[in-house]
Amino acid sequence: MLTRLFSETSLIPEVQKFASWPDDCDDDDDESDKDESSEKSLQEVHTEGSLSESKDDGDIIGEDEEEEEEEEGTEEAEGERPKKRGPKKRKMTKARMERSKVRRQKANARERNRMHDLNSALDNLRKVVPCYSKTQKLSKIETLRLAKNYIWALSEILRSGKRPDLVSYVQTLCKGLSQPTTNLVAGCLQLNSRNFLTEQGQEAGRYHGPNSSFAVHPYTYQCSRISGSQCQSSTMANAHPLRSHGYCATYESLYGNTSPDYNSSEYDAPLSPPLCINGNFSVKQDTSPDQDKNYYSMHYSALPSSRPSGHSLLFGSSGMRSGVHSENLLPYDMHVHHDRAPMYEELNAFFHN
DNA sequence: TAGGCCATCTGGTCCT
DNA sequence: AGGACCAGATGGCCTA
Repeated sequence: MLTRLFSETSLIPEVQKFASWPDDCDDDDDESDKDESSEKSLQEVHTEGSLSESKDDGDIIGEDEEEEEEEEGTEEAEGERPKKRGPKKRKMTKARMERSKVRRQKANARERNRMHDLNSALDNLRKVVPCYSKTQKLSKIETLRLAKNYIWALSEILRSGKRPDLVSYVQTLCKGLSQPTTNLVAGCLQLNSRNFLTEQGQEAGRYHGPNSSFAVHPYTYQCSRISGSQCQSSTMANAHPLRSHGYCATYESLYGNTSPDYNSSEYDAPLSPPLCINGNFSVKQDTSPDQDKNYYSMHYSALPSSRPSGHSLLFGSSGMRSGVHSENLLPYDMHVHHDRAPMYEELNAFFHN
């Protein structure tokens, strides 16, 4: 199917080209069955007496002789039915059915185009949300959920001016997502999903000691290689009493949200969209002197959920490690978009000033 | 095979 | 009147 093939290709120009395709461009390959189905539906509508009062019937003005003859022919067949009030029904003549069919086909083409535009927009959204992958596309609903979480997370970062810890960040992103998507996001962030999923579900209420992998201090981001097990932090400087309540409590301690239900109206409340920088976020770090220019950017990589998390969470003063092209470090087909690189620098420059 | 996801068709409603 | 938008229905494809 063309649409499916199209969605596999993630190039924006192609998307835009597709979005502006004329109505009949993609009709050729499947027009036959569509016509068949639509014609069938139309005939069903127009032959069943109870449904014959359709909009299509009422807006045809012109009549030709052929139709007049056909009307007379069909009048007898409907004579047994009880008369109804209102304007006299227009009989479905051959010409009217033809016009109705054409109108319906035009409407179908418009609807297809509309849905293609919608899907194009969704594809664009997939690209700016974390964990963009050409091969492992997020579903529509998951894309929207992830985008919502992403906006939320970035909003909170901007609002608080603090860096969240990695685990909380991932937790935020994964709120309400399905298990496969959660695994994917965790994989993208090189974080073992068990680190927070178990906290969320099975281990709520358990206190997590200083060596718990659950607590990832922001400073551990300085390491160039990170994984769920490797990045266990011995620092609990950011430990919060609410941590003892597990996953949700951690999120609350960071974001001050007391409602674990992120489908609630509170979570769905409108937020001012923050800066969107394509799966990367940079936050000013206002701690030690030698970190005065340290902002971190996260370069996500799309890993199949089954693939063990490995490496390549990169942090640097400019968002890019000097001398290292992030594209080379990104496994599979996950790449930082070139056209957004200036945006990172721009954003970092903004924080530097 | 059931369930999820998707594209498409379709009729209704609202708006211009 | 025609187009945009919407939601329900339907069937295909894919995966666990």
